[in-house]
Amino acid sequence: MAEAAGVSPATVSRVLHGTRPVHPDLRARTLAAAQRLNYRANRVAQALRTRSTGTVGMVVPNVANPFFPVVIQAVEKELRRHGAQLLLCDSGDDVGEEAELVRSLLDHRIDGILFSPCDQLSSRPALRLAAARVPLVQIDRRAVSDVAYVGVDQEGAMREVIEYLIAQGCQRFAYVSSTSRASTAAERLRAYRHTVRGVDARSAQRVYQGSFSLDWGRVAAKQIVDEGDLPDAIVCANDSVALGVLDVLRSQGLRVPDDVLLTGFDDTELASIAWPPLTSVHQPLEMIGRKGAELVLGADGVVAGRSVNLFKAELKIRESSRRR
Amino acid sequence: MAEAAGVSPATVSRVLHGTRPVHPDLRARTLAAAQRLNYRANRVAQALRTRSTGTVGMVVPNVANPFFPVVIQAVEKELRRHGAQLLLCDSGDDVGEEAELVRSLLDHRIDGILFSPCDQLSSRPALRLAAARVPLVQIDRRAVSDVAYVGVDQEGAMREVIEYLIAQGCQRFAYVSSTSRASTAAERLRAYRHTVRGVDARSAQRVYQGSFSLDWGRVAAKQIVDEGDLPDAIVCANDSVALGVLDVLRSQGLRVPDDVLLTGFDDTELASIAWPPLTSVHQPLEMIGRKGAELVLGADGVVAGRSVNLFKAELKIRESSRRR
DNA sequence: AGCGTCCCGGATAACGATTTCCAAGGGGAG
DNA sequence: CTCCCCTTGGAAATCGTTATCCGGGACGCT
Repeated sequence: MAEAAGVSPATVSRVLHGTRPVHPDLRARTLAAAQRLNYRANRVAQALRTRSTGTVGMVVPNVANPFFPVVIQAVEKELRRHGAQLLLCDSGDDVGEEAELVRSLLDHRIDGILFSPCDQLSSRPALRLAAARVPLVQIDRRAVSDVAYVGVDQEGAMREVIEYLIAQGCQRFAYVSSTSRASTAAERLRAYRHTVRGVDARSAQRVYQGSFSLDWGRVAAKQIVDEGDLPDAIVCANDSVALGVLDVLRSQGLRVPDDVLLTGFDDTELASIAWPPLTSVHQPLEMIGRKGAELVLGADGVVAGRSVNLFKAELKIRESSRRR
Repeated sequence: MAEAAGVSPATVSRVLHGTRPVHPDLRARTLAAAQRLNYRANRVAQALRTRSTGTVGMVVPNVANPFFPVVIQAVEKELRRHGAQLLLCDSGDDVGEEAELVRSLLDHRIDGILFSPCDQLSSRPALRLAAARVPLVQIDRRAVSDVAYVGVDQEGAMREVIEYLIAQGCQRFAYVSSTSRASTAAERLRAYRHTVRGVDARSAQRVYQGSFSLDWGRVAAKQIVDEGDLPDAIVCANDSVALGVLDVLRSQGLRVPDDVLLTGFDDTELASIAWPPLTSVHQPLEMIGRKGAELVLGADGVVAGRSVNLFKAELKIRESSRRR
């Protein structure tokens, strides 16, 4: 490129980045040559020299969980606005894989990491390792409190769900969740227990833990029905689980909301499509993604150090929880 | 690292890659030093020297379309098995953005591209540009025929849907789709027209094109109902659209499948959750993703040049299309 | 013993950019 | 008119690897 323009490589760099003034003639010559050759700088070489790759890594527990694609989309969009690319990794909810992924991302010299740790305890070492080397933002889930975080106030949201159900006249509850060790699951459960305890001590213990899947919802629902002691409301930690529950209730001749109220969480497309439509908790996914990207790029002005960004979730009340 | 081990950088490289035999003593020394320093090679420098970044780009039209996350997940998994990372880009169904993304990926010197072109015509220039520089595999959607492709036989699948409906006794059809210029949409429409023509010429013209969304399904359904000429079956190019249609039919007092049969496409989680469960076309998403990744890495043994991998879709028959 | 052949280390040159440093030239001030 | 500073171009170092090349020693063969 330099020789094609008949100037030194230094000049090329200066023209293309405007780092320093360059004589109009030389400037024109290099621009012409760049145009003619369709020249585009090699970002690998750039990265080696400038120690910045223009790449951000993102580690999520499960891309197929409908929660994440929307966040990923927002992240990618925001990154691109700043000229950065997204290296996406799926940890498959496995702490070992997750740690391996983080190391690999560091090897690639990403400029930052968006991390959704799958385990609020065991994910810590990997998180610390990464945070010591690059800007890191926890997104949706978290494992440590002194590193930046973006997500919604899970406890507040779950409390709102229960308080709403209580206002609907419910007194006895059951909670269907997963054994996931993600911070979000833990926080929702804690809020459930704490809020429900006020009206019925036994309900606080009535917790069914399996996985975040339709099938587990079905299994748990069967268990609840078999116990012959139907609560006033079944609270689910996730939409998929809620729809599994709904499926079994229906096939057992039980009607929602007539016989029992039902709520989900995450407000995926499933919730509004279901019949009856499912009451759920809507999180501002685009905002979470965008803010996460901003923070990790330091475009936020704030030192990403220990910034905590809690967004408010919105309770979407639908048929499945309307007493009639 | 080299000085820490007291050997030359060349030796370090040889030990770590096993490129050439190295004296046990030196070998042990470097390995010890590597361990001690927690040394990991800088992949940026490696990439500059070897002209291979260990990164593959992927361009999809819309990450939030539930079809893609599963494919992405499979791709990422397979790439990782080969030690590669995934650079994910969302074109937002915009040809201009798409072209920009491709250029950016090339700048980053990715080792290959998985491309799902959003427009079967206008995406060509970008596709050509990329294919001339790196191994490229078209995935799900395609724009040119002389570059590798992985996906399912859309025409065969849609033909199967129609033939099944005809076998159920349907004679008059309506087709709800989008104006998308993706190859998949075009192929499904072509198969619909072609197959339906055999039983009813008018049905071949009864096509409603909007977007791949719930809302468009609702609008189209209203239109169909208002025309006062309900077909025997409404065929949809997509599950979301079908569920939008279902929603309006239900609220207009029309019952599925009693008054009209209904089918979707893609067999997303929505299809099995809906009420009544929606007949849909299931595509082997994991296989598509895996095969795409294999091909682009050349791990397949085949020259990725013009390999075409068509998988067979599976018709999932559910309540929404069962005549009774 | 002499000579050719391996074998294996290290020195050295890339890879393709940015950045630092130096020098030449021009202009302003004393 | 001289001196100095400021501007601007290019030469060269650098980023951290891998690949090429060269040389010294060991070994085998005649």
